[in-house]
Amino acid sequence: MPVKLKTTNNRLQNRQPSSHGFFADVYDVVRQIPRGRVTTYGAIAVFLGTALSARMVGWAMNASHEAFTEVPAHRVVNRNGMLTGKHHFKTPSLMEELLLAEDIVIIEEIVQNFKEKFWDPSVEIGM
DNA sequence: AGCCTGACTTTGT
DNA sequence: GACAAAGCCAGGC
Repeated sequence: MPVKLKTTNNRLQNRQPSSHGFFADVYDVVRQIPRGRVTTYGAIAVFLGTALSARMVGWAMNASHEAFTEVPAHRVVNRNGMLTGKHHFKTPSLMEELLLAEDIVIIEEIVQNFKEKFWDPSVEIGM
């Protein structure tokens, strides 16, 4: 694991808190995931400074369809590279199809070459 | 205000 | 190494 942020209740100071708090913060990060890469709920949580609440990231994804700008939620998987959120898409196969269109191969609901495809916001975006 | 629920993760058995 | 348990905390009711 890369940079471990100092965990406090506070979010990073140098980030612009979006107008609508936690959800929007999550969306901002997710939108920056490059095509063909994936990241994890936990990594996003760490980046936002709420390292202990990865579940909230998933919760935010659940509401991401209401975001004004499109959120590539299919690029977010769990720490094992598993497509745990696939059942929350329109169809169970949609998430896999979207990823496959970006040259990310899924076998048995697991992202292949996950380590190479992994995109860590704490590293790529920095702080 | 209080209880329940997670698209998670870590830790202990 | 598989399985269970428990933190986490914003929303919904």
